[in-house]
Amino acid sequence: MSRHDELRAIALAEFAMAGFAATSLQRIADLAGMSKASVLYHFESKERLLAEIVNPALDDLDMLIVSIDQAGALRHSDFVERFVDLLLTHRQVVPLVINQGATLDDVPVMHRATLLMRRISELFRLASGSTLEKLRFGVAFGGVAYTLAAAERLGLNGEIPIDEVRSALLEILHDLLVPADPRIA
Amino acid sequence: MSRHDELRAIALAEFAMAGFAATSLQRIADLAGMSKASVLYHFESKERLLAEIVNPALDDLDMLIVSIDQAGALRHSDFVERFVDLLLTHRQVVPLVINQGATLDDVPVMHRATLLMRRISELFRLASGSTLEKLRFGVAFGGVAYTLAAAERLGLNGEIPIDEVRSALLEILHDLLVPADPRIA
DNA sequence: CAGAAACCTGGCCGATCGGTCAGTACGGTG
DNA sequence: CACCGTACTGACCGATCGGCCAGGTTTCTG
Repeated sequence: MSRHDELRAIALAEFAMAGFAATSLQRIADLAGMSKASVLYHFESKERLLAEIVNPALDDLDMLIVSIDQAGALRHSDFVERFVDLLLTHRQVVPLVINQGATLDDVPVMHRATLLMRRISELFRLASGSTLEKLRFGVAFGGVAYTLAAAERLGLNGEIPIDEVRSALLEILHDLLVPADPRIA
Repeated sequence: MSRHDELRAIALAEFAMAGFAATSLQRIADLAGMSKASVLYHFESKERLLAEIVNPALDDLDMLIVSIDQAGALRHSDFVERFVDLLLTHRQVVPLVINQGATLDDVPVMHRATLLMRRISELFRLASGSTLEKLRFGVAFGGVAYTLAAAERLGLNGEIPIDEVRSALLEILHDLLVPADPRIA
């Protein structure tokens, strides 16, 4: 792994655990065994470092949204499955966006995250459904994302195999979303 | 409303929206139309200000847990109803704890929040249930809490009457938790 | 009225933040 | 050899942070 990637991995772990604002470049440098100036040599700014960490996950989310738009309609289970896989793939980035997206919305890359999440909600026409439907989707996707984010903090899983988590999440989402918008069959 | 309470309300709104670390005492002072030194006259420190904001909600949560412990067992719907009411009552505090609890766990009042959340999860024996059960509870409670926290940010509700939100959340939680631990009937 | 108590302020402190810059070490490459 | 791009560093910068303090003002109270 290149020094560049190593720094990114260290920063991701720290950002996810302690938060972006609370993680100083000095701390990242210490963990990597180099000087703060060296970190800023690899990444021109702290925001840029955050962007390089978060953007790959957002790119995948963007692709998922685009593919749904192009299809016009999508089978419900297909979307749920792909969404869960996306969350699991970018497991470490999820807490970052979930827990600190609101706080860091003035940072471009986090604003992008907010916009993408809004598009996800619009995709399901949350704005036009009944209150019950809106909240059903909110609880479902928010709950899955937040559970992944808070998992190790509350000791909810940790040692559970990914496959098991995946199938359980799929079942839960299926239960929650079955009586949903019929446009997405 | 006393000047003291006014400051608390201003700080709560800012902490919830922008985050604790990102909200400076200077900004709170500006919004209240006074000097930073005056804010520190009313609250001896920034952490103390946070504690006075969060503790009332944690006190209520503590009381809920104690009453369940004393009862030995609790009807499922009773707990769910009381929990939802608690979240709705302290609606503004929820995003603070949810989004920034992990980041600020070294702050005593936030650590208290973490411990209480852990006790909630233990109450439902999340550690001994199946993976599916664990995640079901995680998604349910995390989802409800997070949905309230993210509500206005993503424009999911905002103008929906509280009563409607309340009944919808109760229905969703009921659906999710019905096939749950039989010890809490 | 006098004095205590509550309230508020500007100025200052040390610490830390993200970021800049000149300069050093070094492995290729002609 | 000279030259160059990459990697890295210590010293420094301005800004901002939470917090402290001496002292001024306002308000309550005997």
